[in-house]
Amino acid sequence: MFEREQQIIAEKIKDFCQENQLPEVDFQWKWIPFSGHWGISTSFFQLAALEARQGKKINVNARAAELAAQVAAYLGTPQGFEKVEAVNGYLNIYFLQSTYAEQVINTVLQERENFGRGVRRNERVMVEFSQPNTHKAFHVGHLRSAILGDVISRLLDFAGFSVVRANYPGDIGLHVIKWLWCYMKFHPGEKPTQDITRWMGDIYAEANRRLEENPELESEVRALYARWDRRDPEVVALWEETRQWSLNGFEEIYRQLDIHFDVYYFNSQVEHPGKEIVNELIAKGIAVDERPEGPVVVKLDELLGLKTEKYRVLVVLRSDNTALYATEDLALAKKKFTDYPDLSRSYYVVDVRQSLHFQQVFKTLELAGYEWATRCQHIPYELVILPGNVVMASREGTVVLLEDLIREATARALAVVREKNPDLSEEVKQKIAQAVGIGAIKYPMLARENTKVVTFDWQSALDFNGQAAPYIQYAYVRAGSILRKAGQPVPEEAKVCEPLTPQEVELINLISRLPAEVQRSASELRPLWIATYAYELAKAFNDFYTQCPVLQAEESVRNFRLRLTAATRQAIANSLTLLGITAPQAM
RNA sequence: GCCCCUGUAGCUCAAUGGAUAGAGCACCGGACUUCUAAUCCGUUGGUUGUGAGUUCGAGUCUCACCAGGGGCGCCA
Repeated sequence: MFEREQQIIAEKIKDFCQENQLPEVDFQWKWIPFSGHWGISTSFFQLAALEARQGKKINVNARAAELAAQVAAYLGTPQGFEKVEAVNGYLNIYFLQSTYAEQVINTVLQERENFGRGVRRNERVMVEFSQPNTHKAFHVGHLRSAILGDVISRLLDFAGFSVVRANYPGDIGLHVIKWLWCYMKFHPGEKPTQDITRWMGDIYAEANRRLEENPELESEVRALYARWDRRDPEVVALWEETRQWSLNGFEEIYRQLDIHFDVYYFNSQVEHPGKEIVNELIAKGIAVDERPEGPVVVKLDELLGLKTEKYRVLVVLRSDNTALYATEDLALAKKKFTDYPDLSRSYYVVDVRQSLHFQQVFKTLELAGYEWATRCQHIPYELVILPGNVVMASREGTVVLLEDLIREATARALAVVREKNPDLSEEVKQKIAQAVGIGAIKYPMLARENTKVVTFDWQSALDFNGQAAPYIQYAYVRAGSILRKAGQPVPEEAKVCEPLTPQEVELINLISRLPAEVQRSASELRPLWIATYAYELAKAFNDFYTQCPVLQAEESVRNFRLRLTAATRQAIANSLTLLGITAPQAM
């Protein structure tokens, strides 16, 4: 929020440097990193080091301290600031609280749910995430892509981009044929009634079990695959019907998670276009056709003249002419840019194990002359695994079903709500439990580096204490509670009661940082920073809550604190929205 | 063999190349007649895997090594 003020100071420092024939450096600005201090800060070590490198015999630390002191004297007390101080080579410039506290609160209360939103850019980006396989279970391992992709989309949107959210379900392949085989043979005519996704997953697990017990049945599966390849109407009809069951189940899950998509691309949809691209690659001399003895391959390192292995070889079509993931990804990338030619970026939120795969696909498309290929970007994330380094696999049954986790988390939240708020209606209690339970599931996936493994265990997944979503939601509820009990609307204006308490200063400081945190988090595609920020904001409010009475305070203080409380509540709400976590009205 | 990721408190994780490496959990001890205790306060806990280098300054950058995980021509 203070870019302009910062720039004015930076200009003055630049003047100082010119007047004193000092070399030019790019000053880095930070918040004063001490709790309860509110202002911006920079240091003079770089400048001093530059002087030293130019031949002056100086001690860098001492010179930095000297420069900081000189600049502090040069600046005096600039308008809008309370004081300027030089400490150990750092320059700390404190905001004038009376001016800026009210400005921050005003801005938040005026902009409301748009506080923190970046200026609209004329740029469209696509985020592909949550690529679930139909005819399989939806387990906790699938959750990370869905949650991460959703929040990255929210961040990019809030930062000012137009975002197209794309889903890419795996609706065909061996797993689907196995499922259809098992269904036709052992469950003909059955229809799922409830728990669709679990039922679908059970049949898939059953198929694998039966095939493992009786490997001779594999020939039946192969025969069915051949029928699918011929587009046998009976098989196609059954595939379409059963696929829809899965998709209906996924919709229910997405609804619970508050995740939505703008466009669906299906695996089956890009199978044939993929083969066409392969033909094109062969014609262009990029792909080598080794059929029928071998597959169609793109020898990337050879084409690029690389001496060391980097992109290796990408197989783009099997020797029996059937499509691979790579085949389809080539076509999918193209389809995205055909449908949305103005995409400035096409993101893929897919697990880290496919890093090489995506590098290969994007490089192949680049070599094929598609200029947009360089705008494709893989956003890798690490897996959610089980204790003991066990990867969740629906085939082996080593999974925690998402619906079980949601049910358990929601039930625990409900038990607490019933105890604390017995008077609320059952419907409201259920809603709160849902918000708290889902939030508790989402937060740990967001509050860590994308590239770090999440080890799922029930105990920590259901721990609602400490740095967790319920903590942030609770701060929101407390703020709302104060405002409700005030028995008056939030005052239109209130004079800042100086001096502010350290808790008030810290709170206002944090609120003012939301816009910058949004930009930082979005540009680095790191939900972690917003997740951490939301927690710090809630913590600052809880500190304020215990230290600074609002309703009991004398009128002028009360009015100011009511406005501060309202602004905090809004900032927390906006942060939670970015995290895809619902802010309940009571807890 | 080549490449990628990770290594920070007992555990799970933070930390724009910058000031005193911070949170949560767990443990121990406190605070509800008060705006909701899903909260707050306090105590304990560190050779940032090891060794060098770059830098005024390294948990952060570079190199080597160690440990764990992952990827590498017809799996998805």
